[in-house]
Amino acid sequence: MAQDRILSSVKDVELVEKRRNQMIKGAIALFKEKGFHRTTTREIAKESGFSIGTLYEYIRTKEDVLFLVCDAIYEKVRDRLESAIDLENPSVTNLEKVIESYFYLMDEMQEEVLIMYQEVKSLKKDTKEYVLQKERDMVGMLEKVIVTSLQDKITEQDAELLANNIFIQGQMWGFRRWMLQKQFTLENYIDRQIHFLMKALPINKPQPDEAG
Amino acid sequence: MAQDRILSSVKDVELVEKRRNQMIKGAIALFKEKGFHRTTTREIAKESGFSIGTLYEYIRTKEDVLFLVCDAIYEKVRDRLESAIDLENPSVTNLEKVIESYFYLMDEMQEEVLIMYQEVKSLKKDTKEYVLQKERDMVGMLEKVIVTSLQDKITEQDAELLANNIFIQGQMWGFRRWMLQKQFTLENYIDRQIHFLMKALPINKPQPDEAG
Amino acid sequence: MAQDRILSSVKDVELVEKRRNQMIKGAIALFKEKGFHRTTTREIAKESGFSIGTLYEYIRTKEDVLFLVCDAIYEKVRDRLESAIDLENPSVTNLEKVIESYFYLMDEMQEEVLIMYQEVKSLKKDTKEYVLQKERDMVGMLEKVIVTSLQDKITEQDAELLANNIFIQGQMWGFRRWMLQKQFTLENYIDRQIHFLMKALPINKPQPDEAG
Amino acid sequence: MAQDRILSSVKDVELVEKRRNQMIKGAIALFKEKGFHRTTTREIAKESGFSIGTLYEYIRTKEDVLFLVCDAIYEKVRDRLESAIDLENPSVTNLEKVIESYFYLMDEMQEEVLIMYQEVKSLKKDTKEYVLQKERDMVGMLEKVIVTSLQDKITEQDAELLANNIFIQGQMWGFRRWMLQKQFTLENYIDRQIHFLMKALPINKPQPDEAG
DNA sequence: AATGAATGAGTATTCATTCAT
DNA sequence: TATGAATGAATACTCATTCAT
Repeated sequence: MAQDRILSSVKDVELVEKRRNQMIKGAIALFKEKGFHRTTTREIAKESGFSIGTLYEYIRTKEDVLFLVCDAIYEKVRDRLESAIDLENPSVTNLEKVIESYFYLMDEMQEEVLIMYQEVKSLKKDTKEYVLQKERDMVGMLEKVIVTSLQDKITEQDAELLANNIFIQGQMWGFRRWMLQKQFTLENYIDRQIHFLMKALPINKPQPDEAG
Repeated sequence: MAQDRILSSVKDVELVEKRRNQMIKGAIALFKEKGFHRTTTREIAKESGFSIGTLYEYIRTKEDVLFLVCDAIYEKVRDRLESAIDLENPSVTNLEKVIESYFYLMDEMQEEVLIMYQEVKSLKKDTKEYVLQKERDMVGMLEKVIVTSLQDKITEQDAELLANNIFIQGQMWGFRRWMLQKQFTLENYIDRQIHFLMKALPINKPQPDEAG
Repeated sequence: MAQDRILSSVKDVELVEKRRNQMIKGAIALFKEKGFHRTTTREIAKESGFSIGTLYEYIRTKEDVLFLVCDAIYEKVRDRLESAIDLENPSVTNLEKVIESYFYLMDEMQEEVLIMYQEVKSLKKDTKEYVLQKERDMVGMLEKVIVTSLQDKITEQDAELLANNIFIQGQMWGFRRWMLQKQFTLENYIDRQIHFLMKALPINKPQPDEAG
Repeated sequence: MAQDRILSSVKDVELVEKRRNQMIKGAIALFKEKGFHRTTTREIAKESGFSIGTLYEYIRTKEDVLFLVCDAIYEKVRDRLESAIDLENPSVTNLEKVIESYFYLMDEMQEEVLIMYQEVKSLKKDTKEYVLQKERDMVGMLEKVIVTSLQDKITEQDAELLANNIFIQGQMWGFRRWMLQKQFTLENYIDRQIHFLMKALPINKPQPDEAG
């Protein structure tokens, strides 16, 4: 469990989880607004509904809060990916569904993704490594879907590259919204990205939607 | 001129430019290491080779330094793109060259790009808008190359999407280096990204490098 | 309550009052010596017996300290005036007693009065207006004593003028001490000022002390 | 000459005087607006029409500027008093004229007087002593007019007290303007102050204006 | 477990003054 | 004489963290 990396002086594990969830919720709201550095621990405590003293019963440093937030965001992404992936029946159709599902999630989580992009570097080395590993895991999930869907007609390396492309194209919808969301609706954006991806893939089926 | 947005109490324009270049250089070195927030103005002054008082003769706030840094980075990117683009003879080959050239630059400027990704949000609204406009301009340059190279066989919207994809794929090489640079050499990365891009484009020429 | 104008992050009101009294005492000692501008917040904190961080738990800006000091001074003056005024039995004798009492206080508070004279202008408009109103109130008290003592044989305007004269003659004892206190003892000063004032007033009783 | 107390590296005495007059004019304008402490030497230089370097050719410290300003103010007051006093024919009428003349000047110089009241304490000990001596001199002038006008029917001490009273009543018109200038016109104020003063003096002539 | 008062290291910014040109 | 770039000590205010209750 990720949260075990953060020490708490409170013993009651259920309480710890409850309080930390309050904290994550409060912190995300604040980080969205002002970023990690400009948010104070007092504000986090207040937004979470308890005192600054209580906050420090459940974490040890401000950075711990950031870690909890990042971790929570990744959990959410992983859950979504997991529920979209059909391991039993891999197919290009399922791949498309997974991508679509991921893009929809990225739309919902635009702000959170922005936080991660901008603040992960504030984590200390080993915590950061933990978080990056999570990202690797998730790219790995996508990669696996690609490989299995295409029945191994693609190298691992290419699959990894495409998985990374998909991954950041999803995030890009959020962090480049000032550029994209004036020209595209979400559906439109998803449609075109999948369109181009499919053209890039070694698939034999006809592509009737050439024109867009 | 971008630098005119920042007020200086020193009147000698050449001196201002010289000192600010020292500042930009010093600041980038520090921001790479510790990020904008964790770098102090005193450190910037010292690294730039002058006193804290002198620093403030050339800028007004710490944020001004960040703006100068961002602006300098964009200028460099713009210059590179401009010199790679052959406006007279647009062709798919030139498009490939532009992309390759851009990717090489992104490799050289990995750290700077990282700074921009993480710190632009620290700029005040006004200045941020200015910086984002620069990014729009550059995506616009790429977009134009795409459209002219393909002799208008692509919609503007699609061209914009692809330009954005290329743009962030270049940046991704830097900000996801922990993931990509273990599996890819730079040449390798460029080759495969261009490969997939070309497959996605509406080009009639044969694609003999299908296998990679 | 005047102190409510100053925000504190500490909630315990008794503690706030206690700490602020420490602060006022410390600040007056320092302001006497070096004036408001030359006194640093750190010095105030130290003189008050707590850390700079604690100081800022009880105020928000350095100017708040000045306001607290001014307010405390006025409160003291008001209390003295109030206890000297005999509202039930107004008389010229009571008027003399009030003036004498006020002059004695001004002697005790020479330094504080000096502070006020020199620093009130450093207050922000809003706060300054509040402080000036207090001064108006006090002059109003004196004015009322004059009017009632003289059984309305004086215009309101004249009463106001005389009240102002008395007011600053009291303060003058302190802020012109370098000129007055070589020639006058306090008793002497009070005696002569009251003497001249009485001659100016429309009183029918004989004035046997013409010569001084 | 007072200005000789301030060292200048410029030898040309006329130039020194010219520049210092520029300085005094500029400084007064600024001190009126923001007080001595909040005015920077750079602002003084600019307002005076020369560079910061030049400013320091004519003075040695910022405090020197304050001294020059104070001195200039006193000179003006002295000139006015001198021209109003009729040493040959002292009379109560001349005394009244002198007072009136002084009050009018105080009205003109409200801001300057305020500066002096609030900033003299910022002067270093010996400069301050010099300035205070000037004030003593001027009170002495008033005192002398009183004594001679009344043909010695008043003690020196009483005369000094009354001179001081007159002196600060003049200043009061300016520094308590927020209180007085709503209720009094200048003429009205002068009239009533002189009225009360005359009642206090040992004069045998009838006082027909008893009612005001 | 919860609270919140206390702490003090840390930081951006200002400004009087100097001095080479 | 005039200039203005350079300096760095000084200072108001913040905020993560602790710890007694």
